[in-house]
Amino acid sequence: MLTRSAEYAVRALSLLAVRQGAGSLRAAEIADELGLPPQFLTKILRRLTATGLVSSQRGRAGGFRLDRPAEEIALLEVVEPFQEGMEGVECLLGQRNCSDRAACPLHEPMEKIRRAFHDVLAGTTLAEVAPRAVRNRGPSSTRPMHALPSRGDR
Amino acid sequence: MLTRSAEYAVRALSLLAVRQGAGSLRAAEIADELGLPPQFLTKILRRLTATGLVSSQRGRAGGFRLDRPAEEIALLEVVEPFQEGMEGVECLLGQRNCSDRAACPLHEPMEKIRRAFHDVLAGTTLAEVAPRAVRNRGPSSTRPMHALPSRGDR
DNA sequence: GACAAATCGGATGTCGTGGTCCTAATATCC
DNA sequence: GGATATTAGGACCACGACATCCGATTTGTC
Repeated sequence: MLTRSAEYAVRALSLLAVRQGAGSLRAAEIADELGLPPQFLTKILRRLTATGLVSSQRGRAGGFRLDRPAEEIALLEVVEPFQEGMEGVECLLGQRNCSDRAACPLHEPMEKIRRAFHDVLAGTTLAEVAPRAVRNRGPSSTRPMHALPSRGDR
Repeated sequence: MLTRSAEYAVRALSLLAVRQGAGSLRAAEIADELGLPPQFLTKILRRLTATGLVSSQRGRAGGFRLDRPAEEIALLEVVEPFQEGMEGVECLLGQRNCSDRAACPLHEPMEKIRRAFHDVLAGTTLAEVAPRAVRNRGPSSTRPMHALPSRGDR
């Protein structure tokens, strides 16, 4: 339902939100903590700096931090840059003139679903999600076994 | 939301449903009528014969026809072979232990959306959709410009 | 100034979906 | 039986998502 990049973005920014007090976080740090591919995550973070959600600092003590408080960041903003084409879903039946006077039987329920999806993302802030998105590395700080590579996850 | 193959499948079987009285339809005929790429549509129809939704006949007077009345075919069946991985959407936040005692704030609304999507497809039959899915070639029979090849070279 | 650590950013590789092309198998019509 | 029309099915190409690699650039520390 979401692209993987979008999911990574939500999780990374959640970590930024939780650790906000500690200044900025390095990409490698975030990737390690969440078990994500570091190089790929770096690219995602760069795209998020381009959209203005986070700002970055280069060099020795560099890293990423949220540009706004997490309470003011909707998940939709986080997800949007990686979810191109989600909004432009045409009618299931391929109509051009579907939404006008004669909507297909699927049109209304599908539209409702799309709108529900949109509203959930628009109505949930990063602050609401962040605590849960971060504290799932197991009860203690010992590394659990759910981050093993085994990349073949269909 | 649906793969393109799934959408083509729905439209093609809708045409089969509407024209059911006329025996079987050739793939090229369906593709021409709906403005779909004929070779690709043929592949889709073959997959649908493999799942048992339609049966095919080879040779001179060959073609495809529905194996069951359209009233008994749920859209979910049509869409399923092309929608692999739709059901297995994990938690947005990457949890493994999310659905147990501690669901993330996104979990419930996302689950609801997924279920709504599923229920719409499972609760709508081909017969309900078919008439609309077919009669959308525009007011006249003039070919719109959405089928230009331009794929061209080499 | 030299070094190290970090982001920036392009090149490349892999995989699944969408799509085309060509040959084989099969059925009908003459 | 042969020409023809159709499905069957593999090989191939294009493109975007996912991911890695490597060099360039910036910045702090010695």
